[in-house]
Order: sequence, then C-alpha cells, then structure tokens
Amino acid sequence: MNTNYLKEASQIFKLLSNEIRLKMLVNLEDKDINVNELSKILNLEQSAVSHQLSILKQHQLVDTNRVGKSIYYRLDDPHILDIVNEAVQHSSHVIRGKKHGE
Amino acid sequence: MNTNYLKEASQIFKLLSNEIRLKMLVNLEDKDINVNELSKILNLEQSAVSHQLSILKQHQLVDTNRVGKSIYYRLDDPHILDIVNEAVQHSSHVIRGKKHGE
DNA sequence: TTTTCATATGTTAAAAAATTCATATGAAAA
DNA sequence: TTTTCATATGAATTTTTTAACATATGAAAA
Repeated sequence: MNTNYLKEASQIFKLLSNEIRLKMLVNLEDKDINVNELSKILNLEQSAVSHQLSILKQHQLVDTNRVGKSIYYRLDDPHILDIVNEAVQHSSHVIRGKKHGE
Repeated sequence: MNTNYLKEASQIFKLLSNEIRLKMLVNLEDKDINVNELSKILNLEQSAVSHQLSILKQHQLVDTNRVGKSIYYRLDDPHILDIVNEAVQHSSHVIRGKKHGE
C-alpha cells in the first residue's frame, strides 16, 4: 500500500491543528484583515499574530497585499475551509454520539 | 464571531497531523488489523504502535475487539477518511499550482 | 492454575512547536 | 530625506509531541 502522499497531508493537518491559526483562517473567510485588526480580534500580541501568519503564508494558506502602511491578509485557497468544516462536523457527531466514555 | 467550536476541530487536526497515525487510519479503511500486523506493515516497534493506537482510541477514531490473543483495531467512524482525502487533494493542488515560491 | 504471548503502560530523553519580549525593517507620510 | 508606524524577525524560554526502552497486564492456551 502506497502511503507516501500522507506526509504532505499530515503537514497540512499540523497547520490546522492550532486553534489560533484556525481562527485566523475562519475570520479571513469573507474579508481581508490586517495584522493589527487580527491582533485585536484574536486578542493576541502583534508579534504572536505575525508569527502565525508567517507560518500560514509560508505554506500558501494565506497571501498578503499592502494598503497604505498596513498589510492585509487573505485566504489563498478558500477550499481549506472545507476541510475545517468537515472536522467541525466530525467533532459534533462524536460529541452528540458519546459513543464510549461518559 | 463565535469560534469556540474550533477548539475541538483543532484537536482532531492534531490527531491527524502525525504521519504514522494517518497511515494507520488509511490502512484500517477496509479491514481490521491487529497490533502485531500493524507493527509489521508500518515497520515500527510494537510499543510505538500501541501508543499511537491508544491515542486514536482515546479520541474515538478507532475501536477494538479481541480475537484469541490478538487485539484487532477498526475505524470507529470511517468518515474521518473524508477529511484525510480533502487534505490530500488540497496538497496536490498546492504542489501542482506552485503558486508562489520556486 | 501456570505459562505464554500479544498488547498496554510508565518513564525518561529528544525533538518540535508555541510564546514572549526585544529589536529590526522598510514603505508611506510628513 | 527624515520620521513614523505597522509589521516582521530574532532569540531565549516554555510547553507540547514524539520516540525509545523497560516492564506490567491479562486473557488464552497448555
């Protein structure tokens, strides 16, 4: 069974495994937002926000464009949110189901 | 914007962010497999396999049943593979697209 | 009921990721 | 062309994950 392709998949999941980054992506769904705004929205230090955005950008989940002095971020491939939605659905199933423990 | 639900999602992604665990899930797609077999398939120590399986089980991604002395694992909710497939698709897009660097 | 064998668990060491604080950059505004 | 301001980057620290080895468990087979 060839499972080489799973390495890349695991890397994407690593990106998505952080709540802050998820929040960023979700917030960027329908509008571009600059670093300072994101910082307020997420209630995080500017530096923390920049660091996370840089990770997302490195992996081409977001892209930037400058407006005046600000850098606005946008989703590079909105399809990524489909993956997030699937995970949300999954978790709500599990919670509702309470298959095992509790 | 309410983003509380993203915490659970991030936890699922955390589970999926490890190549070994992904390989396990994919291998379990169409048949149950016991620990020893998995150990051979993935070329990993038994203990490592058990540890990872235990994480997956704790989060209800797999379940077990005993046959003789062996413990067979199975997918608890095959839907989880849909999420994996979406990620695979995404990564192949990005690779093909080579949107930015290189 | 003793032994065997597959699997699970505990623990520690190593690696990777996240957080924080300080500082650098560099384009835009003055 | 100097200053300002938003953002990026660097580096040290802490936290989280992974990996590895040793050992415990416990059901099944003898």
